[in-house]
Amino acid sequence: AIDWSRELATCKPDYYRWEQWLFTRLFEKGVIYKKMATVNWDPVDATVLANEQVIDGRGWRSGALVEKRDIPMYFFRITQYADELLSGLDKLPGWPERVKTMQANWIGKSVGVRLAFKIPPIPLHALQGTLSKGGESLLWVFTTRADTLMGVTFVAVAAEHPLATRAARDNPALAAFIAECKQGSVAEADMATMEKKGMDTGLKVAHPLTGEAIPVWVGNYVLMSYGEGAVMAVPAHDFRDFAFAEKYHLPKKEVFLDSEILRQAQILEDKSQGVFRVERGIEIGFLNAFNEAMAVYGDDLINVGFYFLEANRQNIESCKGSCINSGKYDGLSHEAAIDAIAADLAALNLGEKKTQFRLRDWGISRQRYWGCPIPIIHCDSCGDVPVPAEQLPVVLPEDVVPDGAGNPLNRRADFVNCNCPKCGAPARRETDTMDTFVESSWYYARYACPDFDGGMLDARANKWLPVDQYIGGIEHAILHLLYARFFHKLMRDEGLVTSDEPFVNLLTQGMVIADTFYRETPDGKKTWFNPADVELRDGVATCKSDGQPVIVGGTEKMSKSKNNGVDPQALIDLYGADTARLFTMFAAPPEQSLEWSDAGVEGAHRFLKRVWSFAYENHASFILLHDYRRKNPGKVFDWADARDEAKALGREIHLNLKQAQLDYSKKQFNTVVAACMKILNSLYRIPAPVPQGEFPDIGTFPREALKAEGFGILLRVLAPIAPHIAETLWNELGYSPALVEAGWPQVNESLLVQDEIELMLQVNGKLRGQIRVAATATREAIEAAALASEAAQKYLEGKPPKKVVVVPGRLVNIVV
RNA sequence: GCCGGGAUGGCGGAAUCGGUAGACGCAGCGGAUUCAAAAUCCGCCGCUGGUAACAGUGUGGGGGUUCGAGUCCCCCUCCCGGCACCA
Repeated sequence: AIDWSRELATCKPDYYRWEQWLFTRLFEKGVIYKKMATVNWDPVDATVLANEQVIDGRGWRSGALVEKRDIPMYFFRITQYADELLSGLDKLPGWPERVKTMQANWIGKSVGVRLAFKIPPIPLHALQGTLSKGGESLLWVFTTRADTLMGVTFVAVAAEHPLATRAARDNPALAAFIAECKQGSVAEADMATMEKKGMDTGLKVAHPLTGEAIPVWVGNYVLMSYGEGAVMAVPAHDFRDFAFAEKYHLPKKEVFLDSEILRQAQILEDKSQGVFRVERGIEIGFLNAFNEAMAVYGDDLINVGFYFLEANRQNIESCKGSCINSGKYDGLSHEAAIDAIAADLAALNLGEKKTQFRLRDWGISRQRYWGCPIPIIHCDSCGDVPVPAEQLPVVLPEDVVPDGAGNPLNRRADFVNCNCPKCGAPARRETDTMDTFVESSWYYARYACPDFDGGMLDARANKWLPVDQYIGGIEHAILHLLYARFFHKLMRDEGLVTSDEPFVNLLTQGMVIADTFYRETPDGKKTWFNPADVELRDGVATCKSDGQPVIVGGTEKMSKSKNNGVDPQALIDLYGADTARLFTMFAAPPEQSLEWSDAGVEGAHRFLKRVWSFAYENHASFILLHDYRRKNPGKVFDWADARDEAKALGREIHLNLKQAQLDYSKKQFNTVVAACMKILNSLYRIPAPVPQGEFPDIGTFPREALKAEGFGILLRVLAPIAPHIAETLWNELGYSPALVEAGWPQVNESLLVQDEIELMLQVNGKLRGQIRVAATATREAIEAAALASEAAQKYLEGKPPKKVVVVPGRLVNIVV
C-alpha cells in the first residue's frame, strides 16, 4: 500500500532547499570543495556533454569531435568516508553479495608504495604544480607492485602533466600529440579500450634506487586526475606496459620468477595435448601444445609463464614467485621485496607505503538548467561564499526558455546578479546545478517527515529509519547505492540521523530488457521506436504505423533514451491487475534479468480462471460444510478418517505449501506461483462435489473438508501475488476470519511422513531402476534390497559389486 | 579493457547440501465436447535409433575432481549490467 500523504517531489523548492542548506554546512566544514575537473566539451554546440552523449568520440547532435576541457566543479569528499563505506559492507547481511562485492571493488582499497623518480635540474617555473621534496624536483608515481621497481624501463605521464607541458615547449611533434590526447571522451570505458598511444618526451628521470636514467613518455592512457598523473612501467610483468613496450620497441626487464608457473608449464608439457592460451599483452593467439610455445618463445619462457599466470587470473597475493635480476632483492618473496624496497625508499626520502583508493571524490556540478541550484555566490573580494540559511532556497526560475546552447541560467541577469552575503559588494550567483544523484541520495529519509518546514529532517526520521526493505534495479548497485550510503553518513555526522546505514535489506531486481529499434537519418541521428509500435516477422522489423522497416538495435535495459520501455497497463487493461501481477511474478525470479515478452500471459490468466471456477463449482459444498461445522462444533477434520488417495492428495497440498513457504523466504516468487498451480491441480483431482441434499453424509465429510482446507491454503499462499481474487473468493466461500487476519497456513508435518519410500537405483552412476523400502530401513537392509533387485541382477551379471553407495532417502549406487 | 552477473527443450523457467535433469507454465501435436468455432476438459511432448520394450545421448564449448557434476575446480566463447555527466 502506498501512503500518499508522504508523497514528495525532489524538484520542488520545499525539498531541495534542505539539500542546499546541507550543502552550505558541508562547504563550511570542508566536506565539499572546489577543484578543476575534466569534462566532455562539444565545440560546435558549445556545451558539456554527458558520457552517454559522446558516440565514437563525437557529439551526438553536432557530430563534432569532442574535446576534454577542464572546468571548476564542486566535489563531495567521499574519499574521506572510503574506509567506513568499505567496512560498513560487512554490517549489511541483508544485502546481496554481488552488490557488496561490486561496491568493495569500486572503492578499491589497495596498499602500495608512493615513490619518486628524481627530475634532473630544469627551469623550475616550467614545473608548476609538481610536488617537491627536499628542494629537489620529483616525479611521483603510485604502484601496488613495488617489488618490480627494479624492472622499470620507462615512466608514462598524462598529457596534462607539467613534465609533458615542459617538454612540448620546444617539441612541436610532442605538442601536437598532446593536443591529440585531449580529444575524445573522459569515460573510463573509452579510455580503457582506445588504442594505447605514446610519445617520448626526450626527458629522463633518475631511478630512485639505481640512479639509472629512465625515459619519460607521454601516454594517452594516463589520467592527470587519477593518482599522481604518472605511472611507472614494468613491461615484463604488466599486460598494458608490455603492449606499449612492444609497440614502441622499449626494453623489458624480467625481475620476477614464479616457480609454480614453471611447474604448471611442466605439467602442460607432459600432457602435451592440453590447449592453453598465451597472453602477452597483445593478442598472440592459441597454441596447441607447450612444445609449440617452447619453439616460439624459447628462452623467453619465463614471460610465457608469467602471462599464463595472468591468463589464469590468479590473485597476485597467491604468487609463489620471488625476485630475480634485482640486485640485493634477489630471492625475496613478493611481500618481502615490497617491504624491503619501501624501507629503502623511505630511508632515501623518496617514497613510503601508502593506502590508495580507486574511489574518487564525487563531482556534482552540472552545467544544465534543470536541477537544484548550487547555493554559492562568487565575490571578487570574498571568493566563494555559501548562501546564508535565511536566504535559502535559491529557487530555480521556471520562466526560462532554453535555446540549446549551454545553461540558460547564465543569461538570466536577475538570477546571476546578487550581492555578496559577507561584504555586500555586487557579486555573481553560481549557475551550475547539482547532479540529480544528490536528490536521490536522501529522499528515503524525507519520507519520514515530508511536511517538516523547520529543517531537513525531524525526530520522525529516527523513528522510521533505517529503511527495512529497499528495492531497486541492479544497475544502481554502485553509484546510487553508494551515494545514498555516503549521504546517510553525512546526515549522521550533522546530527540528523542516528543510524550508520540507510537500508537494512536490499532486493536488487534484475533488468527488464527489451529489443531496441531505430531509424537513422543521413547525418547519423537515430530515432528510436517503441517495441509496441514495431512488428517483428522473420527477423524483419517494421513500424506498425507506416509499414516501413526499422533497424533492430539489440536487447538492452528499458530506458527513455532508447524508447524500449513496455507499459504493463496494456496487460492490466486486457486481463486485470491480478493476472498482470501473477504473470510478472511467474516469469522469472526477481533478481534475474528478464527479456520482456508477454507470451504466456494467457497461461497466468487461465490459472486464475481455474481458481475462480473451482470456487464456484464447489460453492454449495463449502457453504454446507461451514454450516455443518457450526452445527457440529465437536466435529473436526481428522486425517485418520481419510482414505489413502485423499491422504495422498492432502500430502501433495502440504508439500507444496511447505515449498511455497521456502520459496517466499528465498524471494523466489516464480516457484511460489508454480506451487499454487500444483495445489490447484491436486484439488481438481479430488472427486466431484456431492450433489446438494446428500450432504452432510458423514462418509464424504473428509473429502469436502480436504477441499475446503486445501483451497483455504491456496488462497492464502496466492493472496500476496493476486490479492483481489484471493480476498474476493475467501469472502464468497464463507471462510473466517478475514483473509488478512486468518494467519499463514500451517504445514501438517505428520501428514508428510511416509511408511515406505522409493529410492533411485544406480549402477555405475547411471539410473537403472527404483526400489521401494521401509522409511526406517537400515543401510544394510537397503543395500541387500538393492542387490536383490531385478535391475541390479541384470547389470551385475553375477559379478560381485566393487562398492555400494547408499544415500539415505535418496539413492543407492552400485559400482561394478 | 576492468568489475559484477548469466547461458538448462521450440520459449519462460525448476532442480533446497554433489544424488531421478527438464517441476510449473507457454507454444505445438492428438483426442473429447460442439452443427461449427471459441472456451473448456483429457492425453502426448529434450534429441537420436527402435513398432515397442529399451538403448544411447543431453544443462554454451574444452579439460579436471568424484561411485556420481546443471551444481565443485581450471581455461575459453557469447550475452546482460556497471565503469564516476543516462539516472
